[in-house]
Amino acid sequence: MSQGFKPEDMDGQDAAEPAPLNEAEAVATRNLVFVAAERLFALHGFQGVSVRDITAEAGVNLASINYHFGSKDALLFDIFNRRTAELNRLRAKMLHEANSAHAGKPPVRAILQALIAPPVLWMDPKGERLVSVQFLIRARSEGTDQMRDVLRTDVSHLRRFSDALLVACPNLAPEDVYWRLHFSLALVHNNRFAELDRLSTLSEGLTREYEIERLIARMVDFAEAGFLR
Amino acid sequence: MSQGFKPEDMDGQDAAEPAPLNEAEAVATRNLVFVAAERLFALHGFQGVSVRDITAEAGVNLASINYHFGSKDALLFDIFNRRTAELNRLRAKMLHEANSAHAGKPPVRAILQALIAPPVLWMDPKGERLVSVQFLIRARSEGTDQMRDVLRTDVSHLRRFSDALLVACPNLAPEDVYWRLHFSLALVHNNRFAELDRLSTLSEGLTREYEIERLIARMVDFAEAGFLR
DNA sequence: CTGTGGTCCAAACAAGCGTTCGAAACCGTC
DNA sequence: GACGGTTTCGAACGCTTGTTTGGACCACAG
Repeated sequence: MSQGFKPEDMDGQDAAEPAPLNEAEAVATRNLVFVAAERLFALHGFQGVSVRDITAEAGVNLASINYHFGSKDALLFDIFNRRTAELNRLRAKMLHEANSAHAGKPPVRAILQALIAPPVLWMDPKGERLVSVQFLIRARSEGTDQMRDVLRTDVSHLRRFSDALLVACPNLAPEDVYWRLHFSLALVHNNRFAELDRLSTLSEGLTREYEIERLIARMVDFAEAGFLR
Repeated sequence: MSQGFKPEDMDGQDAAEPAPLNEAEAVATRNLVFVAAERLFALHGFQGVSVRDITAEAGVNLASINYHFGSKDALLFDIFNRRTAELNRLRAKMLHEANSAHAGKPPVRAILQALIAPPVLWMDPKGERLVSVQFLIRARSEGTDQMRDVLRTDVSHLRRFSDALLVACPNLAPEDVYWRLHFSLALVHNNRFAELDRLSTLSEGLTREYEIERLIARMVDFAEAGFLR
């Protein structure tokens, strides 16, 4: 339960936290565990990483996970919730801005941009958020029952997007809109390391180095075309 | 748990083998294990299913997996290889037919049809191949290192499709073609149970009952639009 | 009948897992 | 300097995992 943090010690040299959590919490054990767990899970999958792997990577005692988070599942659910909330916040913000810019009736492209850009912006190979998006993608298929229940039943954040799309496509049957939204989300969820590797192999390196903004544009182009056809 | 196995007893009514393997092998233990493993893995994921779960479901002895397949990993790799080969064969056949029908230069739509139709045809909720496609989708993210190595490095079957698409889209930059092929494959790979459930929740049941041919048409429409835009 | 090769089975094995525990170490405060 | 609450630590617990073992069983050939 109780969470310890010592705001004073920052160690100076070590840049430390790749993942911004709560600025009140410094390099406490809790954060070391959080970051290490997110990274390892993103790389090797949920079931493929043990609490011993995590605590070893974090350089803390084996019992730390249970002390600070209660259990391994609770730790990963915590990571999942924070990252999901972050992502939903970014998406909601972009959708809100699109609404403002287009008098409450944004075009399909602006809606898709708000849906796609936030997670793909995290995919910058040099950025420290890459592990977060890979974590979330993995959680989608390998997560705990708890995670998958949330993913399956909590669609409130998506509803804003489907509602906006229904308005933007008045001549489309609602089920067409839903299916195409499903297809658009697929573009994002398919960007695992392995899939990008495969694409790189297939294209003989042509797609290896991508610029994030360009990639987002590609995806939005593709999805938009599917909606407007 | 022990169960009498008598090769002659077929019980008449029960159609028995949902997955065609090798006709020389009847309802041997090996096949019971194969079918049970594929089903359980498709439902609960690779790491979420133990050899005890599989043998219990198959009604055979615990040691059967190691006796007939060598190891749990080898069993699942065997399933993976058979299903992958099956799928690639179907896709290659459809692509070949498209080639014949269009004098060696099939249009984008025919190529995408050959890519998308085979796995989605398996997705018939009433068909017995549903577990096969769900198995393969899961293998893509949760599979063993062996499976993922194959997926990442063996792109020979995909190359036929990328080559055909490069010919069909002479005015597109090759990297555009590769990215859009990647996006098109995403549509297929995203059809996990959980994702379809989520879509169904979001659309309030509007997408729950889908007709396979209609779904394939939707996906091909979407992907084709992304290519031709 | 005796032997042989393939299959099945109950039982056990070692290793790894998540978790728990009591004591040690640390902290600011008295 | 001793105290009380918090955190860390090494060690152990109980359980599940994949795999192995040695013998029982069965069909068939000599």
